[in-house]
Amino acid sequence: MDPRVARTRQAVLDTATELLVEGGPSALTMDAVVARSGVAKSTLYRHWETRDALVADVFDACAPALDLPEGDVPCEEALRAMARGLARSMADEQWNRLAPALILLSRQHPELADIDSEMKQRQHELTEAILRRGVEDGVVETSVLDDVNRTIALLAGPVIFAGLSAMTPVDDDLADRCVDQFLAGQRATLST
Amino acid sequence: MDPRVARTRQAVLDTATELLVEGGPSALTMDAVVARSGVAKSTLYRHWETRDALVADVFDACAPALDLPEGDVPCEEALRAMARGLARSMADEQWNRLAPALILLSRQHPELADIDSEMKQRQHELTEAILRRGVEDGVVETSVLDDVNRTIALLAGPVIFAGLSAMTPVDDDLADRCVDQFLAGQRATLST
DNA sequence: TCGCTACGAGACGGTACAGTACTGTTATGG
DNA sequence: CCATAACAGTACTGTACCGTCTCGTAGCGA
Repeated sequence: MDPRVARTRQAVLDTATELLVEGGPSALTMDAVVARSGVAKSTLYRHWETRDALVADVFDACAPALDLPEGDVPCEEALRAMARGLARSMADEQWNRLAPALILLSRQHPELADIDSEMKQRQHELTEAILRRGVEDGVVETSVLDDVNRTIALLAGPVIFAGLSAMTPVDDDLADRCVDQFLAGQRATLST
Repeated sequence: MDPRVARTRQAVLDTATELLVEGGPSALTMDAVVARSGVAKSTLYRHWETRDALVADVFDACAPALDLPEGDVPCEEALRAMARGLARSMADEQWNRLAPALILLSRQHPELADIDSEMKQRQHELTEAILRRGVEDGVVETSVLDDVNRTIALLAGPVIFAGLSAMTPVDDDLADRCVDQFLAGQRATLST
């Protein structure tokens, strides 16, 4: 691959991300990217056909990975790792600014809606896999698998909310409390 | 008050809200309001000095009330009422669309940041009052009052997250499960 | 009824932005 | 070394929008 292309693409993506983080979607204009990055407008349109395509690429490049060290770790440990991973994502300054924009723009923009739903899909699969082990071990009740998305809300909602609202810091402590609280709720209904 | 003024203000606010809900902040333009509402542009600028002032007024008019039937109801009942109220707010189609926009625009726009922080302040006071009763009754541990905002996240986070992500319906059932789970977590730490 | 004020209509300037077109330059890979 | 492709620079068109302005009309309250 031509190193000039790689350089240009990276410079544009970096600048575009900066603009998006600093001033929101309306601040990410082609002219602003040209002015700040030093890349010429003609070059910009050589790599991205429209502004929307660039915006989508920025989100795509910044979206957190949502991976988990896959081993046969027990359910509780896996949940804790997942919650901490989410907390780290939400604590990241870039993604913290980009997430609300993605939520908002997903309603109008199909390309961004795709990115959004892929992340949700990935989160769904991950959580389902962990919960399945939890059901086998009798740590969580079977019904958590009936509506995994609702379980995700009950489990990880506080972390995401904290990140979006900025009312309280998003750290490992909060993540741990989320998991503790979720499991306590599970134990309460399992014992009845 | 001149009924013409009331009529005009209401017509504009209704139209502006529609535009904001349908197409996001960028769709709420003065020209669009003029075209759809039938109100003349000169009249529009008689009531709102700038577009930003109108946007702020729309959010102000649509922001949910966050009130609670104040009586000496027990903590659990009050928490349940609050959670259900939040769920109803997030289930409202208008506010459901406006909330992400408010989160995003609050970062840049001081006027919207004010609206946002006032809502958070109100939520803080309400929750603190309820929790204080819970501490007295021994239903929740004392430390929940140390960082009320974190407690809000742990308590109401799932409801807000569900509303913002649209992954799962926001209903009374979810609200109840939030409260149950929160109290179960409290009981678990209280018993140790 | 009458004066005041809100209103409708729309032209207008200024600006910001998306996207195109063209020219000359520079770096890359063969 | 050289052909090629990527690049910088920039002028340009068209459009959308904000905000101002003027003028004539219509509804309100006293």
